[in-house]
Amino acid sequence: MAQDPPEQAQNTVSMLGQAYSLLGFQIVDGVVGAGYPQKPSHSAVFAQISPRGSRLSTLARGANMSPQAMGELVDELEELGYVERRPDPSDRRAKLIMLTPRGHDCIAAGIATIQGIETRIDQILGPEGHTELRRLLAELLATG
Amino acid sequence: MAQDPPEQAQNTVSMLGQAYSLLGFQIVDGVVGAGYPQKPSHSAVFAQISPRGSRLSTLARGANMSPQAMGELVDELEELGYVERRPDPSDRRAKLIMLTPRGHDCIAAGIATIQGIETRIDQILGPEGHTELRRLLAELLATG
DNA sequence: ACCTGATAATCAGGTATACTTGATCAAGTG
DNA sequence: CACTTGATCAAGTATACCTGATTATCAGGT
Repeated sequence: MAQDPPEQAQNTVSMLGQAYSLLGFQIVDGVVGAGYPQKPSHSAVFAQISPRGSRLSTLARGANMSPQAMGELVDELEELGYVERRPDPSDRRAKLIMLTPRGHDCIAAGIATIQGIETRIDQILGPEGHTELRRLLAELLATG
Repeated sequence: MAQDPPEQAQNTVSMLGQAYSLLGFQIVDGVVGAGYPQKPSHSAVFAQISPRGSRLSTLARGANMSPQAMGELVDELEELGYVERRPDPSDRRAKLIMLTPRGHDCIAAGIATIQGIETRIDQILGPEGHTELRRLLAELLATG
């Protein structure tokens, strides 16, 4: 039901999906290409980890998944050298997931990649077009 | 790397992704809710099946997947009563995958659902806003 | 007409991703 | 002291694919 021939060459939802998969891939590709291997699911950690460390259970709730699943993501990121588990001084049951220097570099690479893509969108649509696109998407997200 | 706090509340790619998942879900939900159970992957068949029947291998190439994988999708759709396999009169090795009446109804439900969503976008953004959104997305897809 | 090699479909089993639930155990809380 | 919480071990589920092997049929050359 994604893109049927009839009535409209492309429906809006399908265009949104294509645009997202086109650009979304470029983010992961860019970061991996910069020397920071990772999986898309890892963004659930990067997106919300606190600079001062986050508990596994907090990350899990924030990503709306089970602590076990989040634990697996953290295992992988630890293996990749992006985070480390440190004991939480305020609760001996808990551990704080903290970014390593390399983890910070990885996030920096992510931000740089995203900025590159934003710049590219600016070039394609013009700054006004890009602003307008963002305005329309924000309106859609706020209301929908 | 989806939505980091810094620099910009939301990057454009992440907004595209959110908008797509918000609306994309509504398509499948709408069709399933109308009494036509299906999986998202089934759209690979619906999107390209010919009214006069399509060969499995043709569908597989069109969806850029192995014939075996496409065969499984067709198995499921056959089980659901949306398609049937008929011998291809022009080649006794081949079979033509054809929509049943119920399959046509399912596609009609999909089109109706999509139109409903398009109408909703019209209401949220205004017809001009919606047109502008589509124009910007088309430009992005053509160039990116 | 006959053999050869390609093509169509399918059977069987495997892989990757992204989760889930259940159970266990240490440590905190009323 | 009962109950809850934080993390983790272990195993399972769902989705969406894949490769390999087999069989029937077709199309081309001899």
